[in-house]
Amino acid sequence: MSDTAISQQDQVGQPGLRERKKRLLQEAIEQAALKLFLQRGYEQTSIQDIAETVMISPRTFFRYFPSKEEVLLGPTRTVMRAGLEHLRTLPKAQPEDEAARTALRSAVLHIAHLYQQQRYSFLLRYQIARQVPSVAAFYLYALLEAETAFCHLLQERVGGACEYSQLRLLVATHVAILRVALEQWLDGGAQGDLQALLLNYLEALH
Amino acid sequence: MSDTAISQQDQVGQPGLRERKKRLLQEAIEQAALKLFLQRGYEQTSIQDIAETVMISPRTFFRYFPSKEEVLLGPTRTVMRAGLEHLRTLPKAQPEDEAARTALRSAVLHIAHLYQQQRYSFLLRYQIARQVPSVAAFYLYALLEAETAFCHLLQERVGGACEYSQLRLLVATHVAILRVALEQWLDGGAQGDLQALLLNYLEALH
DNA sequence: TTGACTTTTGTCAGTTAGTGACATTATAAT
DNA sequence: ATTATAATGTCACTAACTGACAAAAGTCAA
Repeated sequence: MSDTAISQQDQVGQPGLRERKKRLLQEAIEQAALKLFLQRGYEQTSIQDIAETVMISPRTFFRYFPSKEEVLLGPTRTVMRAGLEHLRTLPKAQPEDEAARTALRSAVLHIAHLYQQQRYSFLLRYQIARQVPSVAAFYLYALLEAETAFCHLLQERVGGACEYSQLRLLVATHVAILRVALEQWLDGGAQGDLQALLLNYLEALH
Repeated sequence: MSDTAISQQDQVGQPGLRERKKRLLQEAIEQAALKLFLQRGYEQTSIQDIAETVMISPRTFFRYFPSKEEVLLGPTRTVMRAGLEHLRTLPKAQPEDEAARTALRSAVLHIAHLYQQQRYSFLLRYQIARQVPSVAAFYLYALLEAETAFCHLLQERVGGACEYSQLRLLVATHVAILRVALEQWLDGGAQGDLQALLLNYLEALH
């Protein structure tokens, strides 16, 4: 029962064996998958292959990841969600007019920052995923979801001060710029300063 | 043999029975699919359902359409290719600096024009496809392919006068704006003037 | 530690998209 | 009519998922 008393593990802050094993298995699945993707290629690796490597049933794989794409792009979605959260917890003390633009800029820069923090993970995933249509499509859809969420959030933020279509336009271009910056950065081996690159691109738009 | 002599049908300009039947069947498959999609929803309609309606084997369906998504989004891809072709056959008499921007603007406006010409077809497809993740992802991937093709084409066009990254940025933002304009237009029932809307959005970018 | 409770897992059966191979049928050309 | 060519159906197969249910493992209180 979770509503009668707090369990021992929760009191001490330890996650308990069950939780620990779950995290461990998730990690193991992800690592095994990435390894196989690198070795044989993404499309040449089946869920079956991954499951056998980690010695679980294919059914269990799907209890940890809703799809094969999610193994590769989970972190990307996480970073996008973090960008949204960053926007949500941003103080709204800006001048009316530029409020949305400034907030958006801050959010995409934060996303860039998170990418840089995990540059090797993202570089690896990018190198596996590039040229795989289903993964690219999944990725773009994740960006679209983020775009929509950004719009809704900003709309609450600025109230009715801005039309939705104008907001959407602003968000879409920002996400497009973020995507291009990411692409260039990753194509260059994730070596340079992504935030600087992104800022440069944002400026080029005026 | 196609290299010995031109066939009778080709001489007269008539496509021949085989070609006519093929076009007819493709049309029939597409119409049946759209009808079923509307009735039961996209995801509730299987290839099997479509095939039975047109009285063909599921295998034959795949000889006409490479995927279920393609039935819905084939026209979209066609329009994108037409936009590319428009760009390819555009006179390159513009001033160096603004050449790429002007050409791109012309291309996306041409795409908008084609959308308007088939507004009911696209509206129907949009209403079926909206909220279906796999279709949305497929659509975004088609836009990405177009984006890449635009970049390569423009790069040839302007020579080395522009860095690829700057070109990509330009194209990506234009495609994003086109996408938003399309979305707004379709959400409004494809009633207004898409080209005017798109021009307005392009101006808003400066 | 036992015993009840909950979560995780494997197994099984099923659906659906998509593909290759090959024989059969329909169209085309001579 | 005959031969070449292209379209179709059938069959067999892979691979990504999903629901249902029973077995196994983890949790917690007595």
